[in-house]
Amino acid sequence: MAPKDVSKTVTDQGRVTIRTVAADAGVSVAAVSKVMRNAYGVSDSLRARVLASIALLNYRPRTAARGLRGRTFTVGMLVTDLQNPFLPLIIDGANAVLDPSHYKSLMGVGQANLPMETALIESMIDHNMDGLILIAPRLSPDVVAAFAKRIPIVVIAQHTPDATEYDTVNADDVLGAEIATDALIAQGHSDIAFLNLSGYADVPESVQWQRDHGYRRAMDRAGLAGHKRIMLTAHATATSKPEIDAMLADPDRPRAIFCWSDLDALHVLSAATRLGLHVPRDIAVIGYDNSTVAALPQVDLASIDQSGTQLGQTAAQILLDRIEGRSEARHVLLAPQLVLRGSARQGN
Amino acid sequence: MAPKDVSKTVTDQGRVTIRTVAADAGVSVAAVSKVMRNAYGVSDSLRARVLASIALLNYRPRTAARGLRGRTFTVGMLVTDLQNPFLPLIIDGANAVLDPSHYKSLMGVGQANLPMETALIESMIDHNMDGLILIAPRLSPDVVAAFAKRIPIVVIAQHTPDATEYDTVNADDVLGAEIATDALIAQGHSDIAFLNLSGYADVPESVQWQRDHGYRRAMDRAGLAGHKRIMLTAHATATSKPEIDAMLADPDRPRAIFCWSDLDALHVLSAATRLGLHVPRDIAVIGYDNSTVAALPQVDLASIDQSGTQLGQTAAQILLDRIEGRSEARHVLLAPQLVLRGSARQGN
DNA sequence: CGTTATACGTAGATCGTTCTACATTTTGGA
DNA sequence: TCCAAAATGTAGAACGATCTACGTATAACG
Repeated sequence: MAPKDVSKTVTDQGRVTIRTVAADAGVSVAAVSKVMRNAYGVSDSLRARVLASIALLNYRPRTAARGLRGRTFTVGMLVTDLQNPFLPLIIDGANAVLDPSHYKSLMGVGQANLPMETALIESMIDHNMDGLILIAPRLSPDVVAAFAKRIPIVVIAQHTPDATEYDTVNADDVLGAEIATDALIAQGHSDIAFLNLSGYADVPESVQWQRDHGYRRAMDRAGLAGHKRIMLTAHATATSKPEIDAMLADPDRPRAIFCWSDLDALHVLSAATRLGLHVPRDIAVIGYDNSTVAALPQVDLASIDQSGTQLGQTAAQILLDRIEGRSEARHVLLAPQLVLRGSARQGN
Repeated sequence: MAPKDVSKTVTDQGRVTIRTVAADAGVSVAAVSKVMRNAYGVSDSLRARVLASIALLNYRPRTAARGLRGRTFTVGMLVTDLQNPFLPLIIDGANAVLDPSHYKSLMGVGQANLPMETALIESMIDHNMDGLILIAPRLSPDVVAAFAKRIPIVVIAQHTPDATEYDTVNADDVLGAEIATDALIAQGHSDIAFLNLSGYADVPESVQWQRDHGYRRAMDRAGLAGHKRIMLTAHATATSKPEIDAMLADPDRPRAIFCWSDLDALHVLSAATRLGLHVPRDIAVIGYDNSTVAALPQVDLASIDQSGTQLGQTAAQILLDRIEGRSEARHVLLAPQLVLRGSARQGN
């Protein structure tokens, strides 16, 4: 009523709050809040007046305060490791969906470290985020389920098709491994090894288990059950991997290798070069993720493409749905595809 | 006083708040808050009692509520682009410092997009974060300075040694370019081109300008002023770069190229392979960032190493200092180093 | 023993929103 | 013309912490 009494509504920092706007527009604080949330009970004239003040004062609601009662319009993404060039694709995909809706995303890096993952998720909950996308978490499904009771969660790269508390989005890793192995078989190989990532290969929900399963299935089906050979390697780092050199130096080495990731495959290619082995004549190689390096002519690495972008997009979409109220779980499986290149093409 | 009246202190969600703890410990809310912040005026017995309740109830303060008055113990990192393998190093470095102190970091991806960068910074401010690390922002220095009045900021990869409102941490890009150019000169080259990133080359605070300057300086000093040749290329993507092919196909092509990034250098190497040019005999190449691909035997790319990890660590340390109260600006410059490899070593 | 610091705790305002409950107008039939 | 229903707007209580003031107990000192 009292026309524009802005005194006492400006904080010491001079920051514009909902009070400043209300005073400027000559309406109540509640009215401004309603306009912001476009809630019921706002006339066109009121809305116009409030929006004008908002624009004039350049008002933005404080997320922190907002979160205390309502939503923050922020989703958290937990990512294990940024060194892996595959993960950024997922992130960009998710952001592409989140951005047009008025959601923002903030990411935490878990460093493939369990306590840190837990701490980050808790931190995100404490920040009052509206939902979480967990990318390749180390966390066990029951821990995730426990968190999911407190905040909507979508998990990428964890195969728990029966989870009821949260959603999952995955590339079909069994299929991916089968495609890769089949491709090597089709090139005439029988001594095909699988270089898997160490750890968690015994839990069926892990990607490692799924790929292992796919590899075995393809080998068995081709009557190569006796030729199965599985090696484990640690998380890819910049340093070289002596176990790979050792494997290739062995005269009884495999003639084809299906690798956990392109990074690992690069290590194999390097070792081969060092040992004077020709790829693919002496040893054929297929990687995973179809990262950009794989496409370089010098590298020319065959690989399995699991569309990271699409994984991210789907996850974000599903998360938004869940935030909007869906409660029954959804589990999406996307089909990966082979990108055949010189490293696995016989006759190169 | 009244022993443990927990009724009415448990919220509907059953969430443990500071009130629950206070009731359980039989003390005031203020007392619990003091213990949390380890503020002055807490006896050992009180602290013990409160800590016991905190542990028992598994209490964690809500960051959102906390931020309304005090700190959130969260710093935001704005990163342009995750596809660039150099940036994760910075991030990991920063986290390595942030983690031992009880700060958490949350990142936003700006997509090399100015409005998005602005929106993210505002979002981080609205989240009441305690400080910001901006990694290679597109934002102009005066916009950054304006933001810095509202929140402590450290910028990486923007050369503004005279900025008073915020701190900067940089690798010495002039020096880096000089080292690279000198190395090519030392290998006997005179026709040395510089493949720079397009955009912002005219503003001295940009990394592009600094490297350009270093290149020119080295060429001039060696009496090769007349041989300077500068090409611009767009931001590195997965797709090929026809302008690079065109440059190499030209019979008047340069005999050595100093590239903006390893990614660009890889494109040069690819183009050379396609055109049947031998590296380094027909064309020598030096990249920038010393990414892990550069070290692969198949690639063997000489590069300038700017320790990303150290950049991140320093930035985080400086930010924490500033959050603790320092107000005079600091500007750190780290020295990059040459990693010579086959792509630039004559006689290979 | 009295006085004055100092240590310890607490009440209650505050941060900036959301959101329920309610008061007041306006609308639309009958 | 009247009255119920719908539309519009407001007051004020949350939300969950921090933090200033202040009261009381304890210690120190002469």
